[in-house]
Amino acid sequence: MRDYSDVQHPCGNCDFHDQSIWQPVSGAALPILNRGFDRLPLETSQILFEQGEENSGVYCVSRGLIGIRSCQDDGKSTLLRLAYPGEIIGFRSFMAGQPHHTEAQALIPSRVCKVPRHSVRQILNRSPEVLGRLADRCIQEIDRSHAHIIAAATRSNTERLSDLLGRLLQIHGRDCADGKRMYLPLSRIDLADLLGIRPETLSRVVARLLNDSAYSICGREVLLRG
Amino acid sequence: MRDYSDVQHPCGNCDFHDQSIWQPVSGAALPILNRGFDRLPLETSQILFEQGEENSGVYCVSRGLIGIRSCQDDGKSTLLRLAYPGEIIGFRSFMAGQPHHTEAQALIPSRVCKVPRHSVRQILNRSPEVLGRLADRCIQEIDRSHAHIIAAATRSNTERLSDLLGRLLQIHGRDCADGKRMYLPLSRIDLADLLGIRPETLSRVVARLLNDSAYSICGREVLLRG
DNA sequence: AGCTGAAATTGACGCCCGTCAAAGACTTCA
DNA sequence: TGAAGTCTTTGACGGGCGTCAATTTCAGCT
Repeated sequence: MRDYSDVQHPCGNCDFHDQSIWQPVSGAALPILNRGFDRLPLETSQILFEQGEENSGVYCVSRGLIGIRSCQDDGKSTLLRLAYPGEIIGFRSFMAGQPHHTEAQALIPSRVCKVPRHSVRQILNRSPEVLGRLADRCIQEIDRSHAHIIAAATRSNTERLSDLLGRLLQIHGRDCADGKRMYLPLSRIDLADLLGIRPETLSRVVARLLNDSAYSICGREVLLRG
Repeated sequence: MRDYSDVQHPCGNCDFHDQSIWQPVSGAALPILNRGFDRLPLETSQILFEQGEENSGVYCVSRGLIGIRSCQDDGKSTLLRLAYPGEIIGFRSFMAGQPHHTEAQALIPSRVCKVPRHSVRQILNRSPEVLGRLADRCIQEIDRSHAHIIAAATRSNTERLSDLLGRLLQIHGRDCADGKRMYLPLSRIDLADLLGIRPETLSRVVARLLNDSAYSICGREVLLRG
């Protein structure tokens, strides 16, 4: 399998330095969160934290792609969202003071920076305004979930797949002769899971994409024509 | 149309006094939010605030049922969630310092308590811990959205309608000889909107409900058998 | 290379949903 | 009471999705 761990956030070698995420407030305080803390390498499918597990801190995605998944009692699981490089995960559980309601899994070889719970507390005590920024993350999560619900109710599967590919290409698509090219960082199963459909149906949606859209997918290669 | 404005939160005549919502922290500070402020009566279909409108405060639902709706450019609208008596709305926009991303509309005759923006600020200055409780509301909103996404992906329309009826009956269903009875506080169009399906399809789902579930709907009357 | 198991595709089939259209029920107002 | 308009239901139809099953492709390992 092609190594995908070199795919990074556009800001370069940064970990946790993406200022745009913290735009509502000046961006000086949060990067200190990850300074000097462990940077865990994660293999594909490796679990970062499990559902029901006690919260032990927050994580910043440095490289790769993390899937946030919800597992139900009946064994069904749903991929709720993707966490791209530069994003923080685990803050919902941290802020609520509750065990994780979701599971975090590396979808490709990834790297995350772990900030232990007590360290986050220390930083919050020294810099109370950081709490407001974590709240901003919660708001962003609400908006994203709402967008997901709206898309599921009003857009076709082909449109939603196109939207997702567009977002992925925007983050780490590379220009090439034919347009924009990218290694697809999700398996068909994960992709179907994220769209809320079965893998067999996704297969047919992908096939239809060749006719209905500017995107084409062959295996793990995605191409935006034009 | 039958008057539904007498349907209240189980806690009685309270406005904004539902302690369970603020459980993570001791429940002394937030009820002061609504003390002495306007209590607006709302007719069915009346808009509380519109999408894109500047945030002018937060609202506490005292009676009735408020629908949180997202309107798209193409004219389509989606009912994202319901706000029951005892709940706060408008806090996402307040905390983000942004215009409202959604629209709030009374689905039945309702009553809300409006707390102006500057008053909320004053209260937050006097009682900084209230900010944490608003953050708890954000977290609850995330969890609810996630539950919505999971249900849409894994449960049938019949099941999701049953779930919704169960929740509504739990809040203001009245015991009767046959089981539990309730006036349905949503039109078929709103109900379909909330489930993400067309009204015609909902009509058939309702008809199927008689066979597949313990619920029966006739017009606006809901009955849980047993 | 060859084996093995998982992932991905393809086919067949039935059911459910979206769409368009029409009829029926209900509310509001005169 | 009657009329107008909206809400709701029902029907017909085509397409999309889920399910089951079989096949093919692919990645990892010896």
